[in-house]
Amino acid sequence: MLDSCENCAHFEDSEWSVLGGCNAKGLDCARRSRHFLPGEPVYHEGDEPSGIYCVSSGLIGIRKVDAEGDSMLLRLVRPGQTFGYRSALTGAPHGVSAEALKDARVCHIPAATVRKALAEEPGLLMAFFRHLADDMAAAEVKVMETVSASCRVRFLRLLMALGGGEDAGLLELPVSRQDIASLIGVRSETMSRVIRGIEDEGLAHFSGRRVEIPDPHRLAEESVGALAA
Amino acid sequence: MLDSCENCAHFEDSEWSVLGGCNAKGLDCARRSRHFLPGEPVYHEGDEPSGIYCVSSGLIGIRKVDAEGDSMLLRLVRPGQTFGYRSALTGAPHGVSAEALKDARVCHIPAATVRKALAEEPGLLMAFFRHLADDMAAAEVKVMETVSASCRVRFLRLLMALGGGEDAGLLELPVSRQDIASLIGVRSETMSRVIRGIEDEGLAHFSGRRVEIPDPHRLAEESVGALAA
DNA sequence: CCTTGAAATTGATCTGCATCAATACAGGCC
DNA sequence: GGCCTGTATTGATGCAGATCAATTTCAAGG
Repeated sequence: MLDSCENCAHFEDSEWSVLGGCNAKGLDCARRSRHFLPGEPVYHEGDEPSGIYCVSSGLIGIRKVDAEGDSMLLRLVRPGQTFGYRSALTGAPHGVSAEALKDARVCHIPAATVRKALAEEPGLLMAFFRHLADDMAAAEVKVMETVSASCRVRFLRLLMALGGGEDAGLLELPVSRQDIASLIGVRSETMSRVIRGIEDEGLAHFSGRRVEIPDPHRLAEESVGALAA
Repeated sequence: MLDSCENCAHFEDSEWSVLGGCNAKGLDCARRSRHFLPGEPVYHEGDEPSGIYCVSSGLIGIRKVDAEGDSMLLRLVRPGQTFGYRSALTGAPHGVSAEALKDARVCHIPAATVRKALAEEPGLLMAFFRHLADDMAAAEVKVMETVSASCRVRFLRLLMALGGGEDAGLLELPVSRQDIASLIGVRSETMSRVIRGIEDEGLAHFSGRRVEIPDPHRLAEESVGALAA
């Protein structure tokens, strides 16, 4: 089986790596892989959980809609990462929705299998706890940024985060500009203006989804604060 | 022992309740109770974790400071609730700070005891996972609200949350107005104006920290949206 | 090539909240 | 009482970003 969990390119980084080989085999038998088209929902807010999801390729977006009906993109889930585990483990209905942002292949591990794995390998729950702790830390930073930083700074920081440590001054925006806007909590018009401003200053060059950053170091400095004159 | 964990008024609601009586005794021996003055820190951002904290009386605030130096109150921890468990369980340094907001008595359960309890009772980790899941859900709502709702609406919702289901139209603000402002992410001047506005409309009556709400139902309606003309 | 519809840009205007700067109003203490 | 230090209120002004409305760009299909 070429595309088994154990052979998955991201297996070592995922929570499942705490499972010994034998349990990982159980995972592999039970999982069902499925393709999603861009925009297609994986689950909705309020749905009952049915298991844990794992992205094998493409990109998933976690979204939340508020009482007034406007939605916001809370975070992105990349290949190798799990999602939906929170509800799967607590049993509570999903508090957020998940949807494909580009063509994606997603594995689904049914709740029963998850329960079995949890019972056999106590370390697994701790692995998910760590994941949740990281997500929580990110959420806290997001709250802080949203209230204190300008949308320009928030966008620059997002750029750096997307750069992902690679200081090759070239990166690709994973999603549409509307979604980028939604990710930092601004209107798309504002997004355009911010991008234009950055372009004009020569801080970065945008064409389509390609972003070229001539001087990553300067960008880093600007993103530190609104201190810039 | 009058004030043991098992006799704690909040024991049943806390994560510790999953421990059988024998393990709870271990808790009780190891814990150290300590008093904190208002404003006194329990731990700082970046500190290494040393165990789990449990509020027995008073009020604790969870705060975060960003790069620019301005801080924000993220959430409140009430008697019977635990805090600091995230770092204690993952081993990572605290990502937020905790401080007493009023005279408080806080129990500290050392890391070694926590480890022992976790090993003996697998359900304990799940209890903390649930707690974290709840905190995460609250954080997600907070992000949404911060970007989409006006500060007026955010404050009205906070009032409702503080009312805590009790529709007795009388409640007490747990903290100073500065802290309330920090909790919803606005300046204290704006807070004053918002309160004045609400007062003028007769939606609620404020005197010191006492808040009287003549018509809770009307307040609930207003807090639903900025739809109000 | 033309059509169609969605995504992105641009401009004009409006408004909520921050900011700056006084002033009022406490509670503790001599 | 009067004084003093921190908290709360009020006013005047400025600006970031939302909103409304009109194009422009672009990818996909006929």
